[in-house]
Amino acid sequence: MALEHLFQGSALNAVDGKGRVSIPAFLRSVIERRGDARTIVLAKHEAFACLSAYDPGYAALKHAKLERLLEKEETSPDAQLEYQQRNLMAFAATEEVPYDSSGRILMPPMMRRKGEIGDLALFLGTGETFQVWNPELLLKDARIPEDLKDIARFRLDERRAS
Amino acid sequence: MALEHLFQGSALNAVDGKGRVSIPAFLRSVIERRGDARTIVLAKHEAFACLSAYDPGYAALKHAKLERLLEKEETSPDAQLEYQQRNLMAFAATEEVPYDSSGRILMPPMMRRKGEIGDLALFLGTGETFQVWNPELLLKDARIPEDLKDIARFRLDERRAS
DNA sequence: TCAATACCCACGAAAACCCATTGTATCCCG
DNA sequence: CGGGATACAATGGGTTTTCGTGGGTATTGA
Repeated sequence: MALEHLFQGSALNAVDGKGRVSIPAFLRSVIERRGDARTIVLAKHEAFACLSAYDPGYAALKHAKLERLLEKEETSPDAQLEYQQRNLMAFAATEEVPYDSSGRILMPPMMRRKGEIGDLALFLGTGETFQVWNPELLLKDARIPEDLKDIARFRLDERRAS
Repeated sequence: MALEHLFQGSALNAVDGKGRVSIPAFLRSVIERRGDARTIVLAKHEAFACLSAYDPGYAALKHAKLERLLEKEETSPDAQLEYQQRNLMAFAATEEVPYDSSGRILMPPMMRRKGEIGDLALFLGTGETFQVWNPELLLKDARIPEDLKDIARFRLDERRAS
């Protein structure tokens, strides 16, 4: 699975009173090159205190992969259960949200809480997927490289200036 | 078999005094994209204490899959028996119910008992199919990932708040 | 006739949609 | 090379539509 179009770059956008956020245009363009959906899938990131996001096609790909794995292992009860659990996490624990003509989504309240997103959302491209952070949480996370934190600080300053 | 449209997301809806439940709009849209039926098929889930649901087209697909499996294993009496059993479960032990113009089904009493559904129904997308749970039973099930239980709790809180 | 189901309408909250403004980067032409 | 025009991005606010839900009425079938 080598995806042609990769997510990259960073941006810091505001979450307004209604819970709306603009998805950065450079991320949207990747989504639309990968397929014709104007939709993103949101999930809690499995390791970091942030959200993971990708296009619907990527979710389908992930699903197909799981299916093939199951058909190989098959009848083992353990394998069956793990398949069920993964499927639940991959689909029930995610939300698909469309963005409108101006590129905004309505951040679902559940995801907003899972990601502890306040009134600022930091978008980070990570190749196959991208991440959405509360910038303050990123700065606090010891596992995040200092260079990346510098970028977050820069984006914050940039915003304060205007 | 790679289905194009997958069920995903979660929602907690009320079962009213008449036994009616709204199928969440985001699940209905998948059903209607997969075919033109405004109908769902309900079955007892084979592993969990919940119901499994899907569109009528998927039932046909499942049948074809069983057939192919039988042809591979062929004349083994064990395989024959298992085929018969699975076929029975796939068709006799299911109920097909249409939803009305406002997206509600009348939950069949038998299924309601099989799934131990009370006055709240938790819908969970799982890709090819979706599940319908009594939220309390999900919270009690040790095999369900904790992250997913968090989602169930969130949906319950959300409802209490309003 | 009676009970269960299908059909109809009605409401409040939430979400999707539309339009308008601002700032910024880009382009084009003098 | 500079400066005005242009296009697009992000954001604010108002309006319309949809969704989940409750309740009433007709219809059907035993």
